[in-house]
Amino acid sequence: MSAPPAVPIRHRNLPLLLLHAREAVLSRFRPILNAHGLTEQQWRIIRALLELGPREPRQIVDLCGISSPSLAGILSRMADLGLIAKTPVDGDQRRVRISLTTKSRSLARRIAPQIESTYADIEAVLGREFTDATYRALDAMISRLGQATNGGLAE
Amino acid sequence: MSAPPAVPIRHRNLPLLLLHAREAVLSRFRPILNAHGLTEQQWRIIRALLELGPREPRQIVDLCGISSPSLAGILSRMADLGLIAKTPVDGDQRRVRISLTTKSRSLARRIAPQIESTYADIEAVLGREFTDATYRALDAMISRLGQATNGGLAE
DNA sequence: GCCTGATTACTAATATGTGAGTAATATTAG
DNA sequence: CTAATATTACTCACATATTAGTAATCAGGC
Repeated sequence: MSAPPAVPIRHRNLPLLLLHAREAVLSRFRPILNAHGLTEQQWRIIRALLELGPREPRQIVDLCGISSPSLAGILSRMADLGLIAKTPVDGDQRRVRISLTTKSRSLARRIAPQIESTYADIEAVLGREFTDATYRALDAMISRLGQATNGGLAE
Repeated sequence: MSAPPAVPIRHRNLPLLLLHAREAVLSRFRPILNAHGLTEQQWRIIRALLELGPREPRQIVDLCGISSPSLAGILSRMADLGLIAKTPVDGDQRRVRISLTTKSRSLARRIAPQIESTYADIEAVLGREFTDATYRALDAMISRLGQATNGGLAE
């Protein structure tokens, strides 16, 4: 009677690989954000609103990959810090519009150059072609895989 | 006097792209783990110990991309659930060895086929070549970027 | 207008992430 | 051998993630 069979898993751990890759990138940005007192999530939201203008929470959820329950707390803290403003949407009392403030815009003006400079560093290390190819590969991966929210069952 | 200048950030948000890609993949595995009562992190640890055998916490930190403070709680809960065992390392009273239990091994035997099957689905959607190329690109990214733990300053 | 179902943002409970710091032990310089 | 330093796992405080569930509002059929 030998020991019970091992449990071989042939495929490498893809989510873990993506986690490590993300951490390798983020470790270069984190010091910048910390120096300005922002969390990753706060900066993600500020960046999205900078690029796209005011948005509603459910849109920020999709844009920034933050779940609705997390977002509630994050937006609440950002409002306390004066980083965002909440405006009711007229015609629908459930909805809220989130917009940047003078404070967060001027903060972003100070941070942006350092972010850009870090992207330049990353491109220098990885090479322009590799970087572009990686963006394309990730885009393709996201669009082809979609979100299997319920294991493929119809609702 | 026009409005203050916008804050353009030329580069796309790479950490966000990696987050979305990871979520696209994980959304296919999450239902499996949930059905067996495991969290992502618990499964990451079980997988690592399955492949590599018993390891010490600081090694698990590196292998699984889990911070030391998080790992303390995760291992504590896994021990309560009977998923791992902690053994003192003789010769060094600070260190501990983490190993799988009969329970976690048999759990893994039931989960592994579903994980493998999901990887097959993913490869079917993305194509084998694309999948392999993506693994290579992520590996290259991780090794070339390294971990910029302190912004490049010497210690 | 009223009822039903969908939508939106939210709360609660628990697990994990992040940054700072610590006690115990081990290692090394002198 | 001793003092300074390094290492290891850990704790604490707080922010965020995950899952489930909810109150308020809105849209449509009747």
